[in-house]
Amino acid sequence: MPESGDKRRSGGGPTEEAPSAGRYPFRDLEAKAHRRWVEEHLFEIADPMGAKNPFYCLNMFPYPSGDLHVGHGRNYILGDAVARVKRMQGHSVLAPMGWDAFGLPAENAAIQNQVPPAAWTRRNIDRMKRQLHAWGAMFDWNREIASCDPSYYKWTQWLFLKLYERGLAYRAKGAVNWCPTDQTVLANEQVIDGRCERCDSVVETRELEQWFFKITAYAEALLNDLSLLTEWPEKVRVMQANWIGRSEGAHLEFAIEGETAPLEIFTTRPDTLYGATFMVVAAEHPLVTARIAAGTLPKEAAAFVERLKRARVENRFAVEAEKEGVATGITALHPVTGARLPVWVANYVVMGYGTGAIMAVPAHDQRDFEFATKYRLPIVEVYRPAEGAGFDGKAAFEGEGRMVNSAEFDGLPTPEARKAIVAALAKKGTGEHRVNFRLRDWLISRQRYWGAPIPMVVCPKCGMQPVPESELPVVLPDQVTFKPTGESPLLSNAEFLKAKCPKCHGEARRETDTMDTFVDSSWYFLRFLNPRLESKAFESDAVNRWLPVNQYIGGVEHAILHLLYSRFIVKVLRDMGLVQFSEPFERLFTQGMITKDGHKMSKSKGNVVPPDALIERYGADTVRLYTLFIGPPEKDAEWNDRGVEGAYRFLTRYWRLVEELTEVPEDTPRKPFAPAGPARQFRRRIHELVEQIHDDVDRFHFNTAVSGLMQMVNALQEFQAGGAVGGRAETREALDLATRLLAPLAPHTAEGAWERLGNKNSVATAPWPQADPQALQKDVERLVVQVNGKVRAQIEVPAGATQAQALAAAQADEKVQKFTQGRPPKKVIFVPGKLLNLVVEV
RNA sequence: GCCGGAGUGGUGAAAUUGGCAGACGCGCCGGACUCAAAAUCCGGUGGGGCUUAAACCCCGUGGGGGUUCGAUUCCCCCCUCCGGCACCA
Repeated sequence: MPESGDKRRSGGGPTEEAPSAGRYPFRDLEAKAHRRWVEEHLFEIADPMGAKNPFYCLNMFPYPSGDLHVGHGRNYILGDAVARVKRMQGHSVLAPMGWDAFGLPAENAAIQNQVPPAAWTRRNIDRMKRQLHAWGAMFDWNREIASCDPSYYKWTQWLFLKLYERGLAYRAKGAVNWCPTDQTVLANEQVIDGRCERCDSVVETRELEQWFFKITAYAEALLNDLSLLTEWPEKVRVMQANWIGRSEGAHLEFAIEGETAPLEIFTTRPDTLYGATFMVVAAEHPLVTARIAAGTLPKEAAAFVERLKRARVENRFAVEAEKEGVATGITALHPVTGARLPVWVANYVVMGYGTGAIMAVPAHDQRDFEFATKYRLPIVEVYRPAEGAGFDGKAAFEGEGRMVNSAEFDGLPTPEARKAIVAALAKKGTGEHRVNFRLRDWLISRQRYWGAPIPMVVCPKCGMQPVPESELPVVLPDQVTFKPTGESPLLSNAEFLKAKCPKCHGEARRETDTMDTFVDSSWYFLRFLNPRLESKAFESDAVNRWLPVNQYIGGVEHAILHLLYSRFIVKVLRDMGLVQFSEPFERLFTQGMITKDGHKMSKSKGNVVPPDALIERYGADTVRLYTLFIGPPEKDAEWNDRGVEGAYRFLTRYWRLVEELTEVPEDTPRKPFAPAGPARQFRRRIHELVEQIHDDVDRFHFNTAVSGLMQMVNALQEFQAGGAVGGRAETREALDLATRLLAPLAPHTAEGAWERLGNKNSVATAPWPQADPQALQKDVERLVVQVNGKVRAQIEVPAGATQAQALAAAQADEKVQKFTQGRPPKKVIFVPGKLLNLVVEV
């Protein structure tokens, strides 16, 4: 290639064949770097107990669905970058990877294509592993786990048994999502807007016997401990708090005429007790169910209940717009006044919250008010605000005030009335203070094949019996029929079904339900420390040394389910004395989604950006760098193929600078050194950028870290173009720093550059650079001068100038004089090193 | 309805503690190189005014108000979008 007018090349001397210009050999760099990383075991932790300065950096392990796209890549690139930074900062970093390998898609593939789920899953794992490697995302593959592996799910089953022993796993009737087309239950997350995610049918509700984990026993702890999670995104903590849904109120009992059992209700407003004029129960309430069974419910009420139930079975997600109800003919007695209150059944009270029954206070609850107005039920006002009208007959008044119409409680302010009334009822044994949670127990059984079998047997004599630990794992059989019948495919394998009762050793039948895959993922982070351990699920010593996970990275879609379940399981294990920490994840980062054409990438939308072709064309580091540069990692971002080219151009320019410096042997005499001024300025600029990138990386602002590196390269080019051709020492130093800062972000390129710069060790183990405080020192500083808050001039003053010096310099400035017009400053604001503001009379 | 988050050029965005708004990239415009194109390199690029030009001035971070010498940043009201929860008693 002939010498061009390009100034930056002018100092390069004679070049044979010009291997450099315009060429950036990313394929060679990638191959070489990968070889080195694997050969030198740079990303493995050999001995968890011996490793110094441990740091556990974990990406949420993926479901092996098949191909990864650039959106998935963001997650792993981020995690890999963090792990690499921590390593350079002197930590032993544990960055393992595994597979959340049980789940429906594998089973669906089996139904549709006759591929066994295990084979389908294995194939996907292999493909995804290759993709992760292509990105340069390095994990400790010696620790790889897959939740579908018997050596793993043996311990998922063990976990089940432990919960069962402690009364935290139980079987009960529960409402589940049912897809009428696929003839199967669906997990909540497989129901999108009330429809089956696969066939789009409207999901029904069915009552079935199911297994539950008693997560509600930990509701209070799960809520309270959110305050320990200071390094979690506020958003996730709020979502969990809302999901747990604690509310304080009272549990009250209303006697029912002709019944011995009272009607129990939960209310957050016990102070409004005297305003209760009727009661409302849900259609599924036992009181109603019993009366229908006995045939003692009025015909129209029974018909209404039937209609409501059917509507909810058909689509439990439909929200009835209009409040509707029917009187049941049942009468409740007011616990204080003894007033006879009619009991209604209505669509606006649901069985799933509180007790499924309420006392209706139409004057002070808008929903009750609407209902009372529609059905002409009595309304009684029981408190008034200090100012204003209070209840006006047009809408409920829900504020606070002083009690009226409430017998001896009249005149009390609302908060006091609340306490006083509960106390009075408590004395009579018909009420007590109570905390109610929205959180419900975790339904963990699935009538599905591809999951960990629940380790229980049903004995005709002894009933439900746990499989002894010594017999684990209960292995999932290969020979099953996948056709969807609404029952577990495991029922089709007679061999599997046959079991011995662990108690009486008689013939028994094996439980055929499998566990929700969220059980698998609720403890996997413990297994990585000793993934091949055969005697236990995990080694407490190692786990206590490395956990809580220092940095957990994944999508915000797991904000509630996975992250709540994992917290729950860890608390259970803590109470069992098996771990010494209360929370599994110290620091959580939830990265944003990458969209294309404004939408989430999906095969059905046809907007998936696969990484393979991009890596082939531009190299892995270009894709990594662009992914990090696209925007703040916690925010969603739109993928732009043109933007990828910007990252590529940057790496090409950086690589050329490295080549130009290293093409000529170190001892070859070159042009004289650059004059001291520009060289000093250049060094300051470089070290300022080192400092900035340092901070950016600490704060996960990888987008601005990349921008900082671009500025470094721009500064290098300007430095050389500006006639400072001989500034070889400065150039070398800058490239040394830039290469180390680039190493976590574009590791292959940095590895090659590091070697070219004459280093023996991998850049992955090089120390994370620090800015040189001396280089940062300035002899002059630039001050912005404002007059009345508007920027009017910039002046240069000696570094560390005092206010008086700065003021003198500013007042000597022509532009400042123009705007002050000789008037003396009324006030002077001086921010050293930054700004001087003169306030003058206008 | 409630709870979170966001709104900045043509565009992705930046501005760490209230201190030069738009860094860095993309795109676009102009130029160099080329027979030509691509690639690469150089310069310009928020809007408006004024000017031959430079200089200079005004406006500008969803809208309105406020605090302050100074507000993208803090406070109040409103609008829009995104996410979560939802007859939650």
